[in-house]
Amino acid sequence: MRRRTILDVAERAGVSVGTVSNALNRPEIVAEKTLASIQAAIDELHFVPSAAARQMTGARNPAIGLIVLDIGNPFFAEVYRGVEDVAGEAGYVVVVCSFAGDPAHERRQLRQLEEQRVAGILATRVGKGNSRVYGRMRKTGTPVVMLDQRSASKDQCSVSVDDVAGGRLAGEHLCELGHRRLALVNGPRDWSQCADRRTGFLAAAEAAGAQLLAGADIEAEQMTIDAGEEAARKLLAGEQLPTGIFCANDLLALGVEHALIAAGHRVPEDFAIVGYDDVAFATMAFVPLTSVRQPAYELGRRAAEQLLDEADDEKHKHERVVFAPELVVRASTGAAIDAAPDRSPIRA
Amino acid sequence: MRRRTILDVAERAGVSVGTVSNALNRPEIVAEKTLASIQAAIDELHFVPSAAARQMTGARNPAIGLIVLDIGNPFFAEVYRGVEDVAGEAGYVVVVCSFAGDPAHERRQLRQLEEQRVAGILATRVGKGNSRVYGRMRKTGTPVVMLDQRSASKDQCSVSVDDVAGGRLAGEHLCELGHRRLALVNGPRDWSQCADRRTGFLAAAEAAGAQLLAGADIEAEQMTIDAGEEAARKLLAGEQLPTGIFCANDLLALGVEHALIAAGHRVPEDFAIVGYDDVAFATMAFVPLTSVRQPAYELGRRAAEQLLDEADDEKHKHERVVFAPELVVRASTGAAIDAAPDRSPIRA
DNA sequence: GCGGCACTATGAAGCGTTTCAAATTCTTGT
DNA sequence: ACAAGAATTTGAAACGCTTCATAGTGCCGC
Repeated sequence: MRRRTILDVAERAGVSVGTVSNALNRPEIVAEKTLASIQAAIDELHFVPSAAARQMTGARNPAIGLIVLDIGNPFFAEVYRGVEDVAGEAGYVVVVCSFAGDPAHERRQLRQLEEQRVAGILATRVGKGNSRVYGRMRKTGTPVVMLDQRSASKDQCSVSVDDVAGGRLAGEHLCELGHRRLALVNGPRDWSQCADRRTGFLAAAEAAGAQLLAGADIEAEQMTIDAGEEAARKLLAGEQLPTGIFCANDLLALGVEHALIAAGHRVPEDFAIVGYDDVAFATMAFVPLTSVRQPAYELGRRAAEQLLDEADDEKHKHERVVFAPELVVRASTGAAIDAAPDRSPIRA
Repeated sequence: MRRRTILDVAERAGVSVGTVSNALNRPEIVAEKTLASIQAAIDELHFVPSAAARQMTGARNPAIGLIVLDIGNPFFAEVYRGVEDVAGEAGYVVVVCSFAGDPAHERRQLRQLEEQRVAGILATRVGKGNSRVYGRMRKTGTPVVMLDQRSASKDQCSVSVDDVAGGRLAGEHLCELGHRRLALVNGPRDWSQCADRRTGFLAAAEAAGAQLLAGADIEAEQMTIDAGEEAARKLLAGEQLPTGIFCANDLLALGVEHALIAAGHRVPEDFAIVGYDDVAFATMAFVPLTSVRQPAYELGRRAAEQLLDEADDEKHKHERVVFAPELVVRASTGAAIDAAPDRSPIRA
C-alpha cells in the first residue's frame, strides 16, 4: 500500500491541503463538518503525517537523546525512568543510546542524534575524544545537559551527585568499623565519577590512618558484575588481603561479593563490602549490600526538566544541581542485618 | 549560530549544491581536490546534514523501534543488547520505548515511531487495543517483528521461546521435588507469555497430581520486585500455604523471596521458588534462584536480523523462530547449592 | 436587499536534501 | 591541434508539510 500524503487526504475530503494541515494542527479554526470529513478521509486512507516533512518547515523534533554507559545497569534504567516520565509528559520521545563504553559507538550515535536534530541531549558521560562533538552541538543550538556529572563550566546545566562526598561516606564507614587494610574496585578513572569517588575514599582513609593496599587499587575497564568477579580474584591473589572493599558501583560490588563467597570467604566477617548506587538488587543480594545511594529517578527527572526548559525557554538560566549521596547500611559491612533475618541453625 | 545548510557549504567551497551532495554520498565520483575543499568548508561551518531533508527525498530512516514493557527488567536490557549489536552493525539506531504497561503511553510512542517512518519495529508485547495500530503499520510497509512472543499468523516474523514448555519445566521440577501444594505468581494473563507459562505449569501440576491452591493463582498487574513482595503477602494471608511457588519472571520471584524471608520463613525449606528469565541477578540473590532460562541476547539478535532482512530484502521470507527454554536449578528449590557455599556455622 | 463582519478555505512559497539529465571540462590518441 | 570519450559538475525538480496573505461565504441588522 502506497504511503498516503496530505494531498491524498485533501483530495479525498474535497478540500485543499492547507485545510487539512489546519485540521491537524489548529482544529479550532476549521468548521465542524469539514473537520469530520477530513477525519474520515484520514481514517480511510490510514494517513500518518511525516515527521520529516513537518520538521522541514521548522518544527522541532520532539525527541531527546539519553546517552548512558549501559542501560543494563539498573541505576541507569532508573535514571531513564525519571527522564521518560518528564519527557513523555511534555510530548517528547526519549532515544536511549547505550554505547557500552565504546567511544566510536558513542560518536556514531551522537551523529545520528545530531542529524535528527533532536531537541537536546542528556549525557551521563563524555567518552574520550567526543567532547568536541558535544561542544559543536551546543554551539549550533542543541542543549546538552550533563547527567550524574557536574558540568565544567557555568554556561551548561548539570544534575549530579557529590561523588567525592559519596566516596568519603564509604571510606568513613569502613574506617569506623575498624578496617585499616582497604581495597578499591573502581571503574575507568577518566570517568569523572570514578575519579571523584576515589578521591573522597582516599581522603577518608587517610584521615583515619587507614591505607589502600598496594595492588588493591583496581581500575576495571567495565563496571559490570563480571568485571567485579575478576577484580575479586585479583584481590585474592595479592600479597596482603584487605578487609574493607569499596566498589565504585553495585554491579562491581555484587560481582566482588559473589566471587569472594564462591571462593569460600565470608562477607562481612572476612571482607566488608560497600557498593555505590543502591540499586534495587542490592537489597536482595546473597549478603545484602551496604551502598552509597544516589537519587537516580530524581536525577533523571531534574535533568530532563532542565533540558526541556533550555530547549523551550528563550531566557533559560543555567543551573548546576548537586544532590547529596546517602549511605545505606546493610549486612555486607556487618553493621546491621537487613530485613532478612539470620538463617543460621542457632536461630532456626 | 545559525544552522548551516548544504547551500552554505556549496557557496563556501565554490561549487554547486549537487556537488556537495555527491561529495557526501558518493565521494568516489567527485574529484580529489573538490572533495578536499568541500570537506574544509564542512569543517569550518560545522555542517551536519539534516536527516529530515534527506528522508524527504526518499531515504529510509535508519532507526528501528524496540517496544518493551520495562527496560529496568534485566531481561529486556539483555534483549536490547542483542538488538543494538545487530542494528548498530548495520548502521541503524535503536529507539527504545519502555511503556511500563500503559497502553496509552505505548500508543503515543508508536505514533511517534510511525511519524518518524522508522524502518521497522520490534514488539515484545501488544497492549490492549493497539494491535490495530501494528496492523496499520504493517500494511503501510513498516515491518513489525514479534519478539519473545509467537506471531499469530504466518505472514509475520517472530522470535520467541516456548513459554508453555517453560511453564511445564517449572511445574515438573517442583512436582519432582515432592511439592503438591502449589502457587503461581503470574503477570497479566492477557499477555500471551503469562498465559502460556500458566498453561504449561498447570499441565505439569495436573499430570503429577498436584494442585494450585485456591487463592494462590495470583495475577499481578506489574511484573516487578514490588509486585512480587505484595504477592507474597497475599499468599501468606491465604487459608492454606503452598510449598512450591512458580513466578512468571525473576523480578516477581526476587520480590516473593525477599518478602517471605523478611517474614521469617525459610527458602527453600518452607517455600521452594522458581523464577523465569534467569537474569544475572538470580545467581546473586539472597537465596540463589532456580529459574527458567530464556536466551535473551540471542532473542534480540535474531529478531533484529529478521527485521532488517524484512526491511531491506524485497524477497524476505517470514519465519517464526522458537527457542527452547531451559531450567537452571539453584538453591531456591533446594535441589542444589549454587556456587555460594552454605554459610551456616556448622560448616564455617 | 445590501454593506459589513466574522468565519473558513485556498494556494503558492519555502524548508534542506537527493537525483539525474544535461552541460562543461579534461584527457587521450592521432 | 582536434575529435571523441571520459570525468566531473551543474541546476532544477521533487519530496510532504506548514504558513500566511488572500479570497470566498454566510449571516446580521438596518
